[in-house]
Amino acid sequence: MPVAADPGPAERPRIPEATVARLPLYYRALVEVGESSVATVSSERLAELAGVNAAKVRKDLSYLGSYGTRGVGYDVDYLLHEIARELGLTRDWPVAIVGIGNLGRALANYRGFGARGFRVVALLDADPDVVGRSFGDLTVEPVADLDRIVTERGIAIGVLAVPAAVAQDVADRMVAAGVTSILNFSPSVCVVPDGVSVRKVDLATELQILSFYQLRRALPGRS
Amino acid sequence: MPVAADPGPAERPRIPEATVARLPLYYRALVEVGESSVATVSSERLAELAGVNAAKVRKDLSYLGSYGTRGVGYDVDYLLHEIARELGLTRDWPVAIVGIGNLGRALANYRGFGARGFRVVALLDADPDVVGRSFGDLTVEPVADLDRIVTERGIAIGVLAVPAAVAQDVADRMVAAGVTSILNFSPSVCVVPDGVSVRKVDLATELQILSFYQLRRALPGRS
DNA sequence: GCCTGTGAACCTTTTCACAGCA
DNA sequence: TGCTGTGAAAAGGTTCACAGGC
Repeated sequence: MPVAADPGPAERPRIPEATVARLPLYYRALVEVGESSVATVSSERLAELAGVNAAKVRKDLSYLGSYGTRGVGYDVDYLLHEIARELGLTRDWPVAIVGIGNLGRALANYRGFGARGFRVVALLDADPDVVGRSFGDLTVEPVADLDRIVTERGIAIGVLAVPAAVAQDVADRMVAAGVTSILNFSPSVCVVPDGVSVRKVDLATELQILSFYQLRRALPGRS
Repeated sequence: MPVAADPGPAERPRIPEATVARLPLYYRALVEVGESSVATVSSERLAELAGVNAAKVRKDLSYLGSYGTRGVGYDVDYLLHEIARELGLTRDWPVAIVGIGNLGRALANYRGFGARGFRVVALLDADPDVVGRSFGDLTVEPVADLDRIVTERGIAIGVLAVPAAVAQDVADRMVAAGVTSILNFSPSVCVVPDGVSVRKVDLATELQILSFYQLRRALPGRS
């Protein structure tokens, strides 16, 4: 039985990148509020839960449309639904994880991955010793089959948890196979053509940024 | 024997946050260049390796000082050293990981953590079944001892890999014990006083951002 | 009275374009 | 000539402050 097509965002004012990056925060905050069966929420409260300020919340939400009620606030369920739709969380996104080492394994076991439409449908690795092992209800398959697997399972999002040295190569193969979103955990830049999104998550980078500010605080305050 | 104090950054023009966030990229790019024993590198080449544009590289590096040579480029070793100093990578930062679940374990095993001054010196968990287990040359200790451990080992950076529900609580205890930098892997906002830095790494958020752009591409291009 | 929605002001960041120097 | 360093312009993002509607 065919599932009714998700209508997707109704209008398309350009939503600023910075706003897009905060929508997941609002989404989570709303889920939290919804659990305590509160029907309505103010920008102030939402801001507090999301760790931003109220003006930003209002501005951000105004890009999606006028979903609030003056003098009252935002209807939790309605806003939740609108943000979910905007973020594409009402769809199902099959995900492949490539590189089943330390991190890949942790990601494979991570619940809450599937929580919102992201369904891990393939684990791939190049190491013959790892191929064939099972994690949850998935068995690791050879990265050589990447192309076929991506096509067959309609994988749109690829998670890269491979060593930096091969990250670009794997990314190229993913893109060639039809993947259009990549989440790169390897400490390397990966170049992709237009029309493909990459986001990078890098432990070393984050620590180094913390270290910078740590150092500045530690130093005697020269003027 | 006391270690000679790191002189730290020589001057202190305010370095923009956006620039600080890119210094680690340049650092890595320079390490890469250095491996092929190239003595000098242009902003163009550096930009390519770091995945940014050349103007940005020059502007960013100009905040650190005039470390390049017109008509030639930047001396790889010299620049590497300057960035390392600016980022505080010439110091040793003891790190504690709290929450030794899936992710915490992956982080504990992650090599390259120690690569640049970040030395994991404590693994903490609340679960008695996990406490006592060893990973590498560290044994998991009870989170109840957090305060003592942070103080004794001079821990400045804490990595949070605990469930969202307890993240704020653990963060509070870390801060009370003297931690001034927190890397938060849990899907929750954590509020800290001024003078403490927090950076957040969140898988769900990243996937949702990718999903947003994925959706926009997938939709028929309504005008 | 209260809280959203939003122009306008402000600040940060990026990009441009070229002067300055090896 | 070649590539850095940097003012100035442009773009992007945040905050303010208040009009607008419940």
